[in-house]
Amino acid sequence: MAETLNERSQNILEAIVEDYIASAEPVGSRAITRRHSFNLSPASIRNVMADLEDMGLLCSPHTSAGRIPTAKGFQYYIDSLLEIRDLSSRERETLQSSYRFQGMKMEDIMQEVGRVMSGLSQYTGLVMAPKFSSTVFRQIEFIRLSEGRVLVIYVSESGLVQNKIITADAGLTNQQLEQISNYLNKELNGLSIQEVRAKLSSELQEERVRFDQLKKQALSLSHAALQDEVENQIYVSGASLMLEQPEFSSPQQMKKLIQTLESKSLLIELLDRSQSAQGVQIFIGSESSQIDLDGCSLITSNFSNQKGAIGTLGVIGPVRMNYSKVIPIVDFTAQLVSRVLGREIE
Amino acid sequence: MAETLNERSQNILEAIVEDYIASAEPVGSRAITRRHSFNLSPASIRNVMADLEDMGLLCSPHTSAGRIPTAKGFQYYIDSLLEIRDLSSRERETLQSSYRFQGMKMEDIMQEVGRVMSGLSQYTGLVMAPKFSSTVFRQIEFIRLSEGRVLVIYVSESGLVQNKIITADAGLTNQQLEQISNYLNKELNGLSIQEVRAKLSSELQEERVRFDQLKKQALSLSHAALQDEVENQIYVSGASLMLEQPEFSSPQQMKKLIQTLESKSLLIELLDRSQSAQGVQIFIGSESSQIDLDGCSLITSNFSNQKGAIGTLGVIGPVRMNYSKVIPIVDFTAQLVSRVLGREIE
DNA sequence: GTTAGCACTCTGTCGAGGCGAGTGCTAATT
DNA sequence: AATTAGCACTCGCCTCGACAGAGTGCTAAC
Repeated sequence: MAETLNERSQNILEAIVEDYIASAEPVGSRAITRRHSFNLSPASIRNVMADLEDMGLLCSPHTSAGRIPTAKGFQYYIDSLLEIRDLSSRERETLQSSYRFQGMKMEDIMQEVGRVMSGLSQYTGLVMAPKFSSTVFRQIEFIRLSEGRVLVIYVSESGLVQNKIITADAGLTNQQLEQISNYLNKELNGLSIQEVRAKLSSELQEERVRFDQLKKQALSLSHAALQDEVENQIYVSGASLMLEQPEFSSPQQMKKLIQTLESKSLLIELLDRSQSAQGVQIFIGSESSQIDLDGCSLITSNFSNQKGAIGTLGVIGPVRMNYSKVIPIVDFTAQLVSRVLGREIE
Repeated sequence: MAETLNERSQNILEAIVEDYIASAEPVGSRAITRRHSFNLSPASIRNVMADLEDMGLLCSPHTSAGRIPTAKGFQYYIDSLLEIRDLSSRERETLQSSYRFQGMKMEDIMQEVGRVMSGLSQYTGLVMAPKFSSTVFRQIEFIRLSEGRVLVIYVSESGLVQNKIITADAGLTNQQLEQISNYLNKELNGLSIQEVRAKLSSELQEERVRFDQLKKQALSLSHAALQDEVENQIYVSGASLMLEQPEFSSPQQMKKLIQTLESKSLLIELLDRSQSAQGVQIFIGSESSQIDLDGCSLITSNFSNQKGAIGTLGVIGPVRMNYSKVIPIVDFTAQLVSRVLGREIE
C-alpha cells in the first residue's frame, strides 16, 4: 500500500495534513506557500496536489475549496511521515504525576485513567478493564443471602473483584458453604479462569458417578459462578470534549457521535480488536470500514500485569487528531498502568 | 403559590400545555379553537392568554408567536390540572415484564432499571444505587494482596458488594486476617454502617491503652476500610434519546445537555435532594433554579429494602415532557425495585 | 520544470421582499 | 358586560439575487 512519493510530494502532503490538523479547514495552495517556505509558487503546489488527489491521498469537498486529506492520506502520514519523539524524562514525570492511583481498587483506577487521558488529550478517553476470563484465580467466597440464593465473590490474583448471585440448593448451610469455598480455594489456586473452567467441566463429568456429595456441590456451585462471561467493563470519559471539535458541530454529527460513544458494545468490539496486537494501535475511521467510526480515529494500547490479565486503553478523537501529542500519552499511560497493576500483586 | 384560576382559564391553560407538550411549538389562539371545542373565538382566547401571561404562567418568545408555558405554568399544570390515572393491572404486567432481574447482582439491576425506564419513556433514565452508608453490615473479608496491601471486601445485608484496597501492617499473616474478619463479623453483625463507624471510633479510643493486639488491629483495619464515603454510583441510560427532542436541536443546547448528563456530581446532587422526600418528586428546570437543569425536568422516586438501604431512580426529560406517561412508570418502577431488593435478602 | 495570468466554479453572506402566523386594540354585536 | 369580528401591525422565516472571497485548472510564457 505504501506507494513511494518523492520527497517534495511527501513534504507537501505533510504540510497539508498538519495545516489541516491545526485548522480543520480545507487547505489551499496559497495557504501552503504562505505558511511554509517551499520556495515554490502556488501553481506548482497545485500540480503536486492534483497528483496526490489522483493517488487518493487528498480530496476536495468541492471544485473551489482547498484539499483535505483522506483516511488513506492520514494513514500515509502516520505510517511514513509522523515522527513520534520520545518523551523527555520531565514530560514523563509530569504525565506520571497527573495520575493518582494510591489506594485505589481496580474500578477506580480504570476510571481515573480514562479521566486523565481525556483531560490531557482534550479528546475522549476509553478504558476497557481486563476481561474476567483473562484473570488468574485467587479466591472465592460464598455468602448465603436467602434460601437458595447465594452471593459469590470472586477475587483474581490482580485484585479484581467480581460478584454474582446464583441460585443453589436451598438446604445448603453456611458451614457447608464455607467447606466448599475452602475446598475450591485450595483446589483452584493459581489457575487461569480458562483452566478453572476446563477443570470444573471435566471433574463434573467424573464426579457424576461418585458419592462425595460435598465435592459435587462445590463443583456445580463454582461452575455456575464462573460460567458466563461477564460483560466487559468499559469506561468512557470526556465525551463532551469531542463536541467542541468543529467536525462534530452539526446536530446530526453530534447525535451520531454520542450514540456511538453510548453504545458500549461497539466500543468493546473496537477495543477487543486491538487487544490481539502489541504496542500502540491506530484505527482511522472511514465510511469504508465495517465499523461505523465516521470521522473518528482511535489510538489504543494494551496494559497487563505479569499474571496475564490484559486490558485496553485509548483515546478516541477526530481523524484530524493531534497524533504526535496523543500517541505518547496513550503509550506511556499503558506502561504506567501495567506497572501499577503489577505492583498491586507484588 | 396556587393562585386560583377560574375554570375557563384553567381549561385554556391545560389546553395550551398539552398542545405544547405534543408539538413543542408556541401555541396560538387560533390553534386552540381549532383543536379544542371551547365555543369561543380566538379573540376571547387571546384575552385569557393575556391574563395568564400577566400571572407568569405563559410567555411568548416574541410578539407575533404563540404562547408557551413558563416553568411556573408547568408547575401549576402538574400540581392542579394533571390527573394521573392509576395503571391498569394489564399495564402493570406489561411494565413488570419489561424488567428481567433474575440472577442479577445489584449493579446489573441498577443498570437494567435505567435502561428499561429510558426505553419506555424515550427520555433519559437515571439511577442512583443505595449509598454505602445507608446499608447494614453483613460480612467483611480481608485478602492479602502483597506486603502491606490488603483487599477488603464488604457485603451488606442487601447483597451490595464493595471492595477497597488498604495499606496495613506488613507483618499481618493470612491467619491473622482470618481471625480478624471472624471477630469483626461476629461483632458488627446487623449494625448499620453509621453504627459500625461509631462503634469502631469509640472502641478504638478505649483500646488504645489495652494490650489485645489482635483486637486493636481488627479495629484499625476495619476502621480504615469503612471510613471514607464511597462515591455514589450513578447510572445514566439513553442520553442520546434526548437529542431527538426539538428543544435540544441546536449544537449549543446539545453540548450543554451532554455536559450536564456527563457530570455525575451534578446528577448526584439532584438525586440526593429527592432522597429526603417520599413518593414521586418532580423538579422543573429553569434558569432561576440554582441547579442548572435548563430546559429539563426530572421525575424521581426512591426505592428501598426493608433494611433501609435507599436509592433513587428517575427519568430526566425536557420540561415539555409527557408527565402523565412518565410519572406512573417511575412510580411503579420504584415499587418494583423495592420489592426485588427486598426479595434478595428475604 | 516552474510560474504568471486568467477564466471559471463554488460557497457564504447580506439585504430586500413576500408570506404566514399571531397579536393587541377597537368597535360592533349579543 | 362579555364576546367577537375586523384590522393594522409585528415578527420570524424563506427565497432570491448580488457579490465578495477563495481556490482551482489550464495555457502560455519563462
